Amino acid sequence: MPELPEVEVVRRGLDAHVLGRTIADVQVLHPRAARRHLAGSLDLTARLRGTQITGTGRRGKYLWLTVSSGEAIVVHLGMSGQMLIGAVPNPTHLRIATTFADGSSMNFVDQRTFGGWMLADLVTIDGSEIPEPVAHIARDPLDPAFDRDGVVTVLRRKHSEIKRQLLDQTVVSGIGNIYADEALWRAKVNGARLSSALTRRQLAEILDAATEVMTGALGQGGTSFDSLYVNVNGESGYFDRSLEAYGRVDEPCRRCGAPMQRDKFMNRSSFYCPKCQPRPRVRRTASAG
DNA sequence: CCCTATTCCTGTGCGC
DNA sequence: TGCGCACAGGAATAGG
Repeated sequence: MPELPEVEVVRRGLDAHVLGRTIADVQVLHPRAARRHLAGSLDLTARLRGTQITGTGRRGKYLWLTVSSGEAIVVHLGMSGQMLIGAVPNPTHLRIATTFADGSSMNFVDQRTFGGWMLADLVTIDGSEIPEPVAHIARDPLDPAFDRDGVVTVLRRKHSEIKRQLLDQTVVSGIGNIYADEALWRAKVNGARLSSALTRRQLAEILDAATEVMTGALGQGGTSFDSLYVNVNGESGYFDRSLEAYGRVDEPCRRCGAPMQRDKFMNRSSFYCPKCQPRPRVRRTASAG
């Protein structure tokens, strides 16, 4: 659920609150929170104790804290992860607890346990230093080196539905179900259309719309569709008031007034205007031709 | 290689 | 009142 804007809000909060602090103790309270750290929870915590937080970074929905050992704590929030500074009001879903030498704390809370931490080396890819487990993730639209036209070229070759491609983090990162629907609504394209059947101009419009809507959401402190995604102080953003498509089934399209529709797609919901974003006319079948 | 379906997880809300 | 189930969905992985 947290997508690029929400993750960036969290990264900024961490940058403001934990830089320079030294980890006195860290405990993994649920094994799933460290499952991507293949050497195990005890290896993760042992290597972190005594290190100092030296910086923060983000690509797409991954964020990381660089530490004085030269490695990075890579954090993915998954569906419901929170990075909270200070005391945790309800420790039911507290998964990783960190105490700094000055007595302050940083806690990873995650109800659905899709998120987690790992400790990894940094590598240089295409001129950018990023953690090795994030190396396969494409640049996101807020990256200064994001190559929009290059992504358009990739999308022109994809014989797959455009929404599926927008959600593929190796094509363009940071976009999840909410902002994919918002970008497609703004560009007036149905997500079930084939990426390869769209023009370069249409694909560029979709990417530009995604960039605009995520920039707007970041300015509002992120979207909070429910109370699960919050900043480092446990507060929600306000962008949900600006959503034009996501969650608006049966409500009037804000452009043409037609009732918005919901389709099941990829095990999730897609919200769109049937008039502004008509479905592709012909349903393709595997045996056609 | 390219593409798609499955899997992991838990709290909430709704119908019966 | 309580039970069962659909739903929320990011991303790795298995499979076609």
